[in-house]
Amino acid sequence: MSYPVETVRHSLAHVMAAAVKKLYPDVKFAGGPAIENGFYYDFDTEHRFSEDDFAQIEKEMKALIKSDGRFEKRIVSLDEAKQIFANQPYKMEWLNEYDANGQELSIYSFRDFVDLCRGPHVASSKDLPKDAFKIRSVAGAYWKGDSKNKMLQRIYVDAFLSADELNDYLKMMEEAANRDNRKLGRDMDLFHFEPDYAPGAVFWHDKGYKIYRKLIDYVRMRQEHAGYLEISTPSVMDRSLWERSGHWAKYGEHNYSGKTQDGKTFCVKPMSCPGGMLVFGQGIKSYKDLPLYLAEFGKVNRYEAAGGLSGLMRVREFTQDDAHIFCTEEQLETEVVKVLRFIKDIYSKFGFDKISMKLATRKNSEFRIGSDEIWDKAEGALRHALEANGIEFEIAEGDAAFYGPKIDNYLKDSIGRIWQCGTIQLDMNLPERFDLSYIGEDGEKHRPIMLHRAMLGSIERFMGVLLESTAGVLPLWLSPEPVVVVPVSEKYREYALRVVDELRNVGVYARADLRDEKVNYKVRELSLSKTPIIAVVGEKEMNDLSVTLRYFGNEKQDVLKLSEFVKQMADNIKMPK
RNA sequence: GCCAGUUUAGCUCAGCUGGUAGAGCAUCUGAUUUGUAAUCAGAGGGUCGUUGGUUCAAGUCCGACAACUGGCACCA
Repeated sequence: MSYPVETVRHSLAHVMAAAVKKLYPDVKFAGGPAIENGFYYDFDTEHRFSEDDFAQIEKEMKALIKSDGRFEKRIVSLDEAKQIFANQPYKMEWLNEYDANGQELSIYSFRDFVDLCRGPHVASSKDLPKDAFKIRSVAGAYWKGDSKNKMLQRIYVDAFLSADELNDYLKMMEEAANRDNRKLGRDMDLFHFEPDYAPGAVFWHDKGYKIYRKLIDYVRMRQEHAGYLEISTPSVMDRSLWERSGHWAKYGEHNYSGKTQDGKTFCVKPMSCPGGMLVFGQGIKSYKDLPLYLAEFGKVNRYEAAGGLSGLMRVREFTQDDAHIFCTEEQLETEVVKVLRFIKDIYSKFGFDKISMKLATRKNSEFRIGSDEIWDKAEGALRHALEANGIEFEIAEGDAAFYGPKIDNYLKDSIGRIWQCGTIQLDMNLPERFDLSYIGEDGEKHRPIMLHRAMLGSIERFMGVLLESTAGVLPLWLSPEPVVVVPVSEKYREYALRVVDELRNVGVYARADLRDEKVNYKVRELSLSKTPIIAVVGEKEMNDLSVTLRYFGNEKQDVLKLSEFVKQMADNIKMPK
């Protein structure tokens, strides 16, 4: 019979555990779930796993699969389970915390490996495909996901129902490497990093910076239409500001700060919010001013843990398309919905039609501020805004910020990792700390509700995701160099320059490739660097004032009158409304 | 920060069990004046991540540190 892929994956996890037990008898087992594209299992053993072990483990697994071992389920009592797993400290820890709650406790045995497990499993190992899995990697992982606990060794395995599916997947992953933002950054001459001088900080080259600016320009244009006011606040401010905001206590060690000659401590801003609060605090605000939208493209610096840095996706210096929305309690839900729709619309312009939303709810932490009652209300408001508008979302329990719940949206990179981009956060902390108020209809002072929001999130990360999703082939309006003009020989240089000039006159950034090389060579090179349009000009084009066009990814050639082409391009590079 | 791996020319990589470095592409120079994915020839270019150590001798062996890659933790 055939089983669902999750069942196969999870059964294979048991097979791997059995194989590892055979090879390293001292091993202690933690757990091994099925995941997207495969499964993993966490082990604790003196032996340090490395790639060199993979072949042997795989071989052992295949032998076990062939052996027709049965997966046998048994319902046991808690006491019985504790006897069985007496030598397995991780299973024991789990059992000691186990609250039966009316549920049955089941164990599965496969050969001499017994695991606490709800199942389900295949009946016999011969139901498992023996050539549709491959060990991917070994990595550290904390027991129970807590860095205070011991680090275990996690072996990741890619697993599918058939060898073809596995091979397709491996091939896809291999191709994904070509879309890696770091590789595209180099190949397309967009940016680079200087690990010796500024790990995790981007050096934008001309072309990369053009894209970066266009992203900002686009968001700026859109939010100005929507009534946002753009401000700019200082990059370096006294430490006392972040003490006041509460961020110093929680994130102090992740800040860049330093002492001045007169003994003061200044801090490079890790976030723009406190600055925004100070701007709101200027003058007296009326209820008629609300909702008030203060936006800032704020460059922020955070000393992120070295192990967390990753290309454009996770950097230490980045720009947020930040905004703070001040409103009344009654306006809150409407404002949340507006932002949700805004984000959805903006994302669609970049081709992201499916975005995953998560409602991040409170976690118990010493830093959390606000009573349960306030949290109930805040979480309820966000949830209602999502539900009432039919927006699909997941709950991310415990993912809230210390000052309030949030709705985050996530985009995937080329190998399927998800990254938080846009966010809407309800802040129950800052208005209080900065004693913000507005005068209500009743003539009394009231505390405004404050929402943080970022749409792209970080320009850096968003560009990383965008590059990977498009493989570097950006829509014309975002392309840093939409047209390169290639003269067939020296004789047509002047005409090539004229074409460039006419394009630039209408705001199309074009350049001529005047190098002493063959057309073949230039077409190859420009194609490799993902130039969207190559315009070749020679005798024919010069005589009838035309261009021969080659579009990226298409070998077909188009001939257009120069005037027509210029007009078309001027249209094509316009930002979407 | 933690676990594993990696670090050799601008890029991609080779250098076996130690005997002071190679290739292709790129770059530069010359020739060529080119019609849609690499024109030919020549030349230059590396204190082998940094730093200690072992050794007569270290790219190669050992240690520390840093960075990078994949995970974990973190992510205001």
